[in-house]
Amino acid sequence: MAANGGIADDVGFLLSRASGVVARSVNKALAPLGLRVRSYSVLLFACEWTPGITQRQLASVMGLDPSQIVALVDDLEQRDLVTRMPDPADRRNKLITATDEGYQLRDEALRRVEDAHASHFEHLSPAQLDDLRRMLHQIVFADE
Amino acid sequence: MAANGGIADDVGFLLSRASGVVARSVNKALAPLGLRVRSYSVLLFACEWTPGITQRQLASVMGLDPSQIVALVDDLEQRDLVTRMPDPADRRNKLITATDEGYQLRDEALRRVEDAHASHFEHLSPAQLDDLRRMLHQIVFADE
DNA sequence: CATCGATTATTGAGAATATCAATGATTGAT
DNA sequence: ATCAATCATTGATATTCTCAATAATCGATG
Repeated sequence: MAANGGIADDVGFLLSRASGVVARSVNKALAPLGLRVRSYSVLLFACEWTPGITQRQLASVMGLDPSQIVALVDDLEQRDLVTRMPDPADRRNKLITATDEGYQLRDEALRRVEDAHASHFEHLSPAQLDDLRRMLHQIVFADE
Repeated sequence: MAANGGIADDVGFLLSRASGVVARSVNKALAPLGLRVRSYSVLLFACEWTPGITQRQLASVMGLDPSQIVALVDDLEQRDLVTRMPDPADRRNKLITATDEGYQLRDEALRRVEDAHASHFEHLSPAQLDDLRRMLHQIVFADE
């Protein structure tokens, strides 16, 4: 349990390790809904942004290549969970918006993800989780 | 900057996001050495464990499927950075051990990774990084 | 208005990673 | 001597990453 300064205590290594553990768990929790952690994230952004979020914004906030967003939105759109409409103000942009079914599926997905998270974060206090969030935020947006 | 409780402040999402940012940066830093973050980790474990680490142990500590370890060790072995020898005490196990060249490459890799990490972690104090390490450790080994 | 550079979504290709099932070699216990 | 378990390995399939190229659209400039 004691840190020994080796690779096993490297923050980068632990980040990758923790991320993998949680993502695997979340993927399992979402599998019955036909979602994975990525499509789940897209769905949630679509739910939260009104009147919609562009694919470019999705790529930026999720740290992915824009081409990956295409496939994720394709899937959600085919299942009528989101719509993809050209932005009237700038028709290069496609506005991704959640449908009613999208919002419904999100509710169920949120519950499942919350359960999955609980098993991993139960040993951390709310204050610790706040600190963790803040630090991760710093790492992601270190250059802003 | 303020947390709004949306997916962008989800700890799981931020973990994946931060892990991605750091891994991408480390991969770039290691590319000139012909290493990626995974092979780098294997090399370091091989350097740190004496008289060697088994592939099962590698799979367990790195959170990967054993079959992935095979490919990683294959690569390092072909470049004479590690050796793969049956454990005399139990010949099912293969002991992975770093060669002199392996140790040399590790030294250079450590420098590069340290530089890469610095740009991401510079806003965090040593105490904060300790806290972060501890919390990530809790998440990874929540069930032990 | 016509043109040009920049931006967006999209497609496609190739590498890397994840996940799972099956196999042969080896072990320890029966 | 046999049997179940463990290890490394191979192979198959799906997912993800990374990059380059393209068509549509925009804003600005002449």
